[in-house]
Amino acid sequence: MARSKPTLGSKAQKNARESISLKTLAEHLGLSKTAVSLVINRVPAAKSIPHRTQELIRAAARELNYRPNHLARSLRQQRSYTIGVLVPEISEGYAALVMSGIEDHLLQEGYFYFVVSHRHRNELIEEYPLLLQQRAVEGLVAVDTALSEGVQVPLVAVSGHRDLPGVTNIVLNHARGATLALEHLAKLGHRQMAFIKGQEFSSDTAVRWDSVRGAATELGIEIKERLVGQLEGESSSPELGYQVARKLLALGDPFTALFAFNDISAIGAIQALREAGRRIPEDVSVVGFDDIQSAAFQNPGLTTVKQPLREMGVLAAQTVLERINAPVKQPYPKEIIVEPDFVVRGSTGPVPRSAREK
Amino acid sequence: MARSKPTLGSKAQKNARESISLKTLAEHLGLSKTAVSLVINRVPAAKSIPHRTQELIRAAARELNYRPNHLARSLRQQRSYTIGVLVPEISEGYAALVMSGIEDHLLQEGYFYFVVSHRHRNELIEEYPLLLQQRAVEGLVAVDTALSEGVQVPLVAVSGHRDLPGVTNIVLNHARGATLALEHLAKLGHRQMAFIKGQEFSSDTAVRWDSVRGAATELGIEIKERLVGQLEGESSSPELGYQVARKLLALGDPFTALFAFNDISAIGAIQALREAGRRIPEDVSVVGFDDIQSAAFQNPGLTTVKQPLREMGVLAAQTVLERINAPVKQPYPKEIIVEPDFVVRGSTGPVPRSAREK
DNA sequence: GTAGCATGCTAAACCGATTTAGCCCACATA
DNA sequence: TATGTGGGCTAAATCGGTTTAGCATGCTAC
Repeated sequence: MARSKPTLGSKAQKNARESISLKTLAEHLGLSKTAVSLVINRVPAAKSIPHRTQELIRAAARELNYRPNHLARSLRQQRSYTIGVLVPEISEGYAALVMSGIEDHLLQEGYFYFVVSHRHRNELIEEYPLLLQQRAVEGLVAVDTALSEGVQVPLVAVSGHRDLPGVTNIVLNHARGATLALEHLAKLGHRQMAFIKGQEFSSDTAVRWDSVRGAATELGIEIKERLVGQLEGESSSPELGYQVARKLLALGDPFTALFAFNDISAIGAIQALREAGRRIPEDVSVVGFDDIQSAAFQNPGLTTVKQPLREMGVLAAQTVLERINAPVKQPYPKEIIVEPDFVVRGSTGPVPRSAREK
Repeated sequence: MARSKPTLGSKAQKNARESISLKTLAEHLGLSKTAVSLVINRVPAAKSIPHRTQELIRAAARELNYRPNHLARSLRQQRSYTIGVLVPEISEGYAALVMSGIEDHLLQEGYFYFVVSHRHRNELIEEYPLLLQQRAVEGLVAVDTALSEGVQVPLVAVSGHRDLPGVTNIVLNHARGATLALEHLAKLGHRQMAFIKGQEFSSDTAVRWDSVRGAATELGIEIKERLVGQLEGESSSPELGYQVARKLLALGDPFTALFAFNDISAIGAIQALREAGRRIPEDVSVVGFDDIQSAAFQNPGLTTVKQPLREMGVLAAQTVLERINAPVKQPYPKEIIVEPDFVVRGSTGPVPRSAREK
């Protein structure tokens, strides 16, 4: 009565690792593709299929190692469970941290994602979103990348600042970040501060600089034009910060603190300062921005405005999925603001005695 | 006679950004899907279609912004132009550098890729390759990840050491790396050396340690068991190296040099050494491994064995594509060896006078 | 005058799933 | 006895492309 478990032919067993199609599986079972598909996907319509049959189907699927072809399924369902992620560069601390947050949430929710890095080349920034949409991504996440045009799918921009239709921007509260940094330096007695602005192309540059000026005014700190440098060049190496710091030093105007656009440039600037004989933090206090991994590895540790980069990645992933899965075209958030933290490490200290009397 | 360029209805124009199907395009042109497809893909069979028609087709495709659905194409052609990349973690220096090399080459060749990170969790290491194959990847690249089973598609393992069917391993010449490091230290006069081995799960741990022992023997350097520590724990933070260095210091056995498993742990170890009052490099010389970005950002810069990580990524991508596109089942390389470099920075120096007489 | 061939296409199958519509049978009900 | 009604399925359409096979037509060669 109880038929023994059907043993598969040696061929089937040997090829168990190979992919088998729904059709083959259905034929093997003597059932229709429909029936098998219904059961495998546990759709409500399968309720009219008796338990016994369902079990047979599932057992055979397991045994033959059936795995539905995702392409075919996506094509039919018009759902790919795939997201596109656009970053300037992978190997850099900032994007890597955001990505790890994105990945965490997406994979957990059963989505996969394509990554493309454009290295700030405009034609790629234009082309990749199109290529990704051709590949049927259901949404896009752009990290530190100013997309020029609206796209057909939900788009979440981490550190995006443009108000475009269809875009949700995830932005740091830069005003708060600037205030935290300047307050910290002011409390330590610093008045003569130098600054490094970001590259023109970085989407945070303008906002952050406005925030710094706002905070400076608020705190009664004067910003001298001659003590303001700007990063130049595509790369994301400390070399850029090094160059800017050298220029600032060459001008000869005194300063006891330096607030850099990001950690990478702060690290480069420290190198330049040291070469010029300035000790950190005894002669010059340095504050970075981002809190990338190597900020903590520095010696002394880098005091910095911490962006919750991983969390911003998670938030971006959550938001894009919410928008994708919203029942109808609902209103979506245009902007989500996250709060910075301030991490005090060894690169900042009290203003040196020599500069104190001023 | 020369009909003016057909103006598209305002609706078509307005929706130009929306995706349009081959069928729609063909109907718009009054031609068959076949004809349009042949021309768009510039297949040889299109030679029987006159130039005039071809131009009409291409013009319409451009105008209506036709972009073939990649899913449909992949399904029919049984080619997805997609690779799966398996890494332990994205935000870590090692994997990020390799990935940037992989990406560079893949995108250049018109392939996209999925990234998944498994964080050393075994069930994910098992499951992800299957999920990726369900998504029809044509090949896999595994970075610092020991895959247990053969897969159905070409697999290239960066820093893989197991000899599995279907796998190409890309490995560093570890013997050379170890020799470079130990020779450097020996020339500086160091004899009492401490070592930090990698975690058990890291695929490089065993090979590298064997190489270190081999090189030590060759150079007549004695390795004391009590001066050998091992990283423990999943994370990739310097904290792990810090802990190991503390243990080594606690044992009290003197050493003037430390060779760490990687840069991250070297950075942590330096922190511990400094806290114990040892200056780098005056009291202890430290050598890392990998040459991740932050190695150069350290102060002093970290002397290290440089793995050509980016190049290894490019090589992995090249190899996997070559294997995919090989005309028939050809023999494929089982192993590709790359050479390390040695980068001398400030973390190493001559053995201290006090230890020299020994 | 017609076989043969090139030209310029098209119809239909196919990739591998999901999904809609509906068939057949047994049983209950009027 | 005719009429639902639910159970247990299946056939066929569909997603959007590519690819195979082949159909007219007109011209050339014999």
